Amino acid sequence: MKISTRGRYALRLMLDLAMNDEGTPIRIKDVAERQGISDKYLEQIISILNKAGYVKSVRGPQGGYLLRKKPEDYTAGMILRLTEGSLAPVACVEEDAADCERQKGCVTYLLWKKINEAVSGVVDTVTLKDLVDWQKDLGN
Amino acid sequence: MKISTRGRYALRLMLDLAMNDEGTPIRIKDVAERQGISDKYLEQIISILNKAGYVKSVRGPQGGYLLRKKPEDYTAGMILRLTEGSLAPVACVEEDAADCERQKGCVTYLLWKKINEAVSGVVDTVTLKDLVDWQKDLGN
DNA sequence: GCTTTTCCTACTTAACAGATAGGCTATATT
DNA sequence: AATATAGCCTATCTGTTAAGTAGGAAAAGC
Repeated sequence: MKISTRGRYALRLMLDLAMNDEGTPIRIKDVAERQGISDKYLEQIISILNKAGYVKSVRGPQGGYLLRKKPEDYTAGMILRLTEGSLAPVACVEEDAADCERQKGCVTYLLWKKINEAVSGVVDTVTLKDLVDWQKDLGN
Repeated sequence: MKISTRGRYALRLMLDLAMNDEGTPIRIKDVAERQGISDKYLEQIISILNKAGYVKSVRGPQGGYLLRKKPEDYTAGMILRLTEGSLAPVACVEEDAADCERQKGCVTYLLWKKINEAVSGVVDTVTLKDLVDWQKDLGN
């Protein structure tokens, strides 16, 4: 029931891009340094975000990454689901729900569904902008 | 972000004991058969529940297991946390919270906390009795 | 004393997390 | 045109965990 470093780092990465946005591309190396994360590992993670069009990349000197959209346009759920895969607690409540023969008459399914909805209720309402605002409130 | 078979089977196991309770011990082999789970694996799982005092064991012929308390006295959270360990999405929101140097000024922490509370809000309110009732409602 | 059932421990297999490593490609600057 | 800088891509490694399998010891009812 854990969120892996992939998802957590992706979130901090996006937050870092949002916090440090000055219109010019931000180097992954700088993000890695600020966040205390291996830059090579971050490269792999941002590649996922890049392919999904969440960030824009600029190659060469003075290159780096920029958010494609405004912070309020990204929810934590978007970022986590992209990097983590589904956030569902069990396979049978996922979207592509491969049908389980026990499903009919399975009450634990109802519980998993409640958990899934509770988690979604949080991550789908918290945006990157909220995180930025919280960060600023912390006097940073 | 998944709940493993240990936790899921434990829940089905407890539910099976609750549903089939007639005052006499229930053999693990019968539960395994009804639930379609390896009995050897279930043995290991019920051993956890037994050591925690959630079930009472009776050895020898006519032996088996019984719930120690009434179904309404067990929450899904108790059973899942016992078998899964913490349900927290990240280590830093767990009870024993080994302090993270980044914690002060960490906004993702606030998100993890919200997720944690949302999950707890579900599993700590749903009891084994609820599951039994739901099961009966399903006409089974 | 035999059978049934729980109890206990060790082992196996596969998958995944969490990186590390190294070279290739694009491009801004000189 | 050359060079340095940054992203891009793929392979590899290591340790841990999930999910079971296996086999026998110990208790207790008949």
